[in-house]
Amino acid sequence: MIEPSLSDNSEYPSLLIVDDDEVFCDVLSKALTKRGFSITCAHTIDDALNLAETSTPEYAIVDLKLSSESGLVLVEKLRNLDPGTRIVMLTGYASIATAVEAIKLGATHYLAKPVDADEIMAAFERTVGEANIPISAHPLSVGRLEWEYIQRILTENDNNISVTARILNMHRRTLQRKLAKRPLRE
Amino acid sequence: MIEPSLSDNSEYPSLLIVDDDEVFCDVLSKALTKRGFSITCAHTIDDALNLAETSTPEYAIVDLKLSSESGLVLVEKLRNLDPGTRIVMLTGYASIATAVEAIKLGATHYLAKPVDADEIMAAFERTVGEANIPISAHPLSVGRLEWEYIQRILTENDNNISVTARILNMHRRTLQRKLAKRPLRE
DNA sequence: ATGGCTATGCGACAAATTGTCTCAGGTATA
DNA sequence: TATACCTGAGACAATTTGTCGCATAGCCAT
Repeated sequence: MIEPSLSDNSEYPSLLIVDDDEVFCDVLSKALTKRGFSITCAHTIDDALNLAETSTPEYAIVDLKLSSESGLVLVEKLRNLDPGTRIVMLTGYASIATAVEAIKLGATHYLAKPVDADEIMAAFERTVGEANIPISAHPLSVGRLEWEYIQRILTENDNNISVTARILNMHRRTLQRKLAKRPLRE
Repeated sequence: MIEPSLSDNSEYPSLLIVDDDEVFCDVLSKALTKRGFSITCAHTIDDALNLAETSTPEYAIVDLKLSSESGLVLVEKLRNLDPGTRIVMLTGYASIATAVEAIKLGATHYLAKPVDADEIMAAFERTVGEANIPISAHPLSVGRLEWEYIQRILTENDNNISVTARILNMHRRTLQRKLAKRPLRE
């Protein structure tokens, strides 16, 4: 695909991804490059700020849980640098409390992982109110979402089924059965 | 911390409670009167708007699920009447999606029922930035994740249950039933 | 106003999925 | 070895879903 992006004067809108998970950054980076953004990645708040101070991005995707610090402070700072920056907060540890805070701090939207690139794109477009014109991509089915989520928590816990079941608040037997069944696609 | 009233000639700040549960209104009304507010109650959006147009309240507590309509539209309208109105959105069916929407529409805070009067008071006084939000240690349970996801797709589709069910590839009857249940607190 | 189309709430019953309990190993550690 | 985990799996009850059906309501074009 196209790969020009001379950082600054690129003809593509600049998008900063901030997440301490490098694999995640890479995957997302590729997906969004394909969609016409000029991507930069940062894995820490400090890096992100340095980058943003040099050239403020038009869009940003910020993970809530950046190692020890909270991505919330980054949202605030990015907004201070340029109130026009559109920021989507992303997190694997979603909660209403942090969602409220993120929006108050100026985030454009707040999404719980797992998400795909299309959902993030949609989030950037969203405005309040009617908001929902596009919705082109088909979101994951609930079954699929559950599968992805389970897989994530499972790997985060060394594939320990018992622990995962407890964390997910589901019966171990049920988790066993779910894992035994699908790799379903929809 | 509560500022003296400016609008009416009442010496107490005016607070409008909008909830279709009359018992809940009464209880809350008493509790807040005791704390120095001048309370008015409404059980429908129309009533609330009529009251608010006559004399805009300084504070408002709005339930998300008002019979058929969404309390979100009321938040927007109250804000249009007076951007200074401090509004707390309250709901027994809390979700990240509606929380995000509420805050974007100008709500001061968003709380899940059950709440007590003190929490509401605190919510009114809360400002951005401070509140030590714990960045929840645990991921959401699968059940909760599903609820959040459903709520998201639902709001993205204008609360159309049939459409959402189709998108999510689940039976409409099942979606109805899931929505009827309250989200689990986990 | 009448028909066509869609959304919605809800009852009923069968089909499928979960919750629970239970066993019988496996592995690591004090 | 005893203890404390993890795991897979059978059996059966308890719940949840899938399916139908039906009545009601709003919208729109004829």
